[in-house]
Amino acid sequence: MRSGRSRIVELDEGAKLEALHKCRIFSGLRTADLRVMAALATSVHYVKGAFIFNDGDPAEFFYVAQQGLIKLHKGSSSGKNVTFKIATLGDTLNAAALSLKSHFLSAQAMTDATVLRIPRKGFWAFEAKHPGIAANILRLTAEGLNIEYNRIVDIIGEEVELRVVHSLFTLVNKFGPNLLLKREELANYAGTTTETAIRVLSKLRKKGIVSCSAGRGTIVISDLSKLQNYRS
Amino acid sequence: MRSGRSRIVELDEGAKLEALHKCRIFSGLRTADLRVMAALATSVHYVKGAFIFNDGDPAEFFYVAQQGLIKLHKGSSSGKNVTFKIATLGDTLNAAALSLKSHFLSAQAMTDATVLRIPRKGFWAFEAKHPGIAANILRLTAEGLNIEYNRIVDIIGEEVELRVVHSLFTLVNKFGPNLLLKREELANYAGTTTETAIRVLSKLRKKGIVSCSAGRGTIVISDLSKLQNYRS
DNA sequence: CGCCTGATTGATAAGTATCAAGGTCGGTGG
DNA sequence: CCACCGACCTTGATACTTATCAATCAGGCG
Repeated sequence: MRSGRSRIVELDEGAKLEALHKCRIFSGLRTADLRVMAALATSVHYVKGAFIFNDGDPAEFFYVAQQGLIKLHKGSSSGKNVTFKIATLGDTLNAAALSLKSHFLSAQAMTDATVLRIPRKGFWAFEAKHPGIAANILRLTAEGLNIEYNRIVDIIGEEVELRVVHSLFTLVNKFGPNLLLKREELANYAGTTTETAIRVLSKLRKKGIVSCSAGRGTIVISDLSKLQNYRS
Repeated sequence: MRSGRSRIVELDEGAKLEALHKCRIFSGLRTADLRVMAALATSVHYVKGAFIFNDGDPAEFFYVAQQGLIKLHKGSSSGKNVTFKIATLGDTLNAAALSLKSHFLSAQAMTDATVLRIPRKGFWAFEAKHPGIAANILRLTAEGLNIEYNRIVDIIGEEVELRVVHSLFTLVNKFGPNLLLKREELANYAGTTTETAIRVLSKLRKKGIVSCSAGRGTIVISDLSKLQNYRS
């Protein structure tokens, strides 16, 4: 929230188009259409740790991640923080919030990051000309809802160890076996504490499922199938 | 899942229209349009305890609750069961799942209940003629997503006692101060055990927030403002 | 070299689930 | 009408999971 942590940058159209092309909301659109959207988009760079928007802010823009890692999270009144999604190239930060008035999560750059920012009105005007977009947003939002139902069942029904394993599995499927995450970030993603996450990782290391060779701020999965079939 | 637990019934058009009229997905439509939808809808009656659909089933129909209470829930592999929503007159059972292939929750009649059932294809054909519906579904789904994010933050960040209180508050806002819920049902809704839910209720009774005068299978909230401002 | 951040491990305590044992209500059948 | 039965509610004792607190260690950077 300190100032001077974001700045508008000029991206060439190719880079913008790549991000839009990878964005599932626009799947089915032709490049000619995406160029129109690219013309509406401003690219903005954020330094590591900067907030792109905050939970509760009015949703003025539609955002697509272009470069870097962006954490979508929310804090509780008791001070705990839950990470719901880690966005990368082509992921939307707030597709669902656009239908409501305000953001309901905060978006924070985990690394230096660049996003495309499209004004709300321009986005909806574009959407009105391309009806498939609404269906795509709806499908993605429904998928998101399903993911969160499953997460809740997991949190309530399974023990922490399994939850951490599930979190790792989800992350590996998206990012590959070399995760650029601190222990604390994994813990927030799994909904537990740093120490507990570490204890689980230690156990997994002893079983040969993860290795910590790569040093601080990283987690390396060395045996994906064992991870997938994990039983405590 | 036993047979003979549901049967098609004839509802007069007025009853169908009432349910559709109260359904937020159709807000903005004129009665003349709703008649078209009513003509597509079959009313089906389910006895208490019967399943209307199961988690994982293909989503062939769109459902709107017409009468009775219907629980939308999901079980974990460890046998726990989480209730996500309790639907009544005008609530949709599966608006989000219609965008995907399968149901991701189970729907079960908590009381004898009647639903309107509209074939998937007919629903989408109707939707195509009334673009506002897509926006309504999207808004409702986005709201649902927000609710679940908040629930997760609650589960991870707050202690059970507060969670039960929040659950009661949500339920009271929908159903009024006389809740027709068994202790076990409240527990499933709050994501805890029956015994823990009972202990919290006992505490609330001592504080004069709930009274148990109405007997079994009911919870009566006697002081809503104390409930709202509850601190453990 | 010393500092700061992150990782790790151990000890302890708190919160909840689990297990166990009645208790109460309402309905049913004799 | 009464007794019984089953479903639900309630409370207590205990165990287990996980958070919390505390101490130490390891590596990168100024």
